[in-house]
Amino acid sequence: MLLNGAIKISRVDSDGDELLLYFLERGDTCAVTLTCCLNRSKSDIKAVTEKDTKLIMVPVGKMEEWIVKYKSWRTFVFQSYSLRLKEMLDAIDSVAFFRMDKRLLHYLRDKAKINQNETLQITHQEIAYDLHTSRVVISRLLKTLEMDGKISLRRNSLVVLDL
Amino acid sequence: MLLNGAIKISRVDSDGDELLLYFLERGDTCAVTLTCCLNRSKSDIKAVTEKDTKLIMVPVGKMEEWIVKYKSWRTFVFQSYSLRLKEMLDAIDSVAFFRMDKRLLHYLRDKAKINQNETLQITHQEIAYDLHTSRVVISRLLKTLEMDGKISLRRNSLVVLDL
DNA sequence: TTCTATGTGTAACATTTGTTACCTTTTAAA
DNA sequence: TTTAAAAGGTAACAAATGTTACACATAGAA
Repeated sequence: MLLNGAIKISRVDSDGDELLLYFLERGDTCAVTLTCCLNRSKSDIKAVTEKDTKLIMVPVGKMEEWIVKYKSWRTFVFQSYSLRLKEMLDAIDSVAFFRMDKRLLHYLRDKAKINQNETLQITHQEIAYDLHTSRVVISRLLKTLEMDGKISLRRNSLVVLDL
Repeated sequence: MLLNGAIKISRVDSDGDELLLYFLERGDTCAVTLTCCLNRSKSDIKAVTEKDTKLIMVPVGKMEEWIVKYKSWRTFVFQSYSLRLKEMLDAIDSVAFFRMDKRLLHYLRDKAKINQNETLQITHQEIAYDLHTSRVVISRLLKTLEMDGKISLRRNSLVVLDL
């Protein structure tokens, strides 16, 4: 359970291919982790902190115990599930229904919001990993976004202009 | 909660675009429905029966009551969540990491398994809706699959050869 | 300062997917 | 039987994305 900071959750397949699923923020809990805890199974997702993060780890045993004991905890757990499922559906929408230019802009704005900073310290290659495409494609689309006045490009960073 | 039969769950966006998420089978429960029940919210998914289906509808109130009362029900609910989350991740893998030919073959085999019948009563257009692409693309790829000896094409149906 | 690794820009081309158009075949209704 | 609707085949082309190659800039190490 996140107290502050942010964590990036990505799907990783057997070939090492990645795809960003969603970000966890203050108050969030990762549903994948929840289910893995309850089933004692291993998941194929990757979690990387976006910035310095504080979180509370709840013992697996307590998790189920509290569900029975406390209505507030029960509500929290199920709302977490609901939220995560929704974000998962958003991720599916993104990949299935939108083209890369739209996905990229959405990604940049989302990232700026999460980091509470319109200047993103990120390389084209890193963006490419998150969106599961190639660096060249990202460079190309970023250039277009810059010409459209949506962003401003630097080395190792970029600025999201119209949030 | 499904007793027998099968239900197809699809994502539907505001433009009416569709994408198959997963199939529900005997013993399955739809997690999206679960969260919607617990949060009394509306979901943007579509459920269509694949074949004649019998299911048990559990009153929303009982749902939470039983989670507290019965460990077996609790286990069932959380295992359902886990399974559905996994299927959701599979759906993401499919769209994000595989090309249409692979997705199509996987879809056909899955469908044959679900229907316990290697002959599928389906049109190219219907497949196109499920995979969110166009009829022409599906016809093209099906032809290739037929030439590769993977399937056999009929009118209004097709046979999956090597399961 | 020189060298090297990393990041970025961009052209040229390949592949995949999407679109339009038009044809034939089959089915079922009139 | 005639006709219309639905299903499917296929060509031709457009657009999006992926790949390769190479140039150049920049930062930091030697």
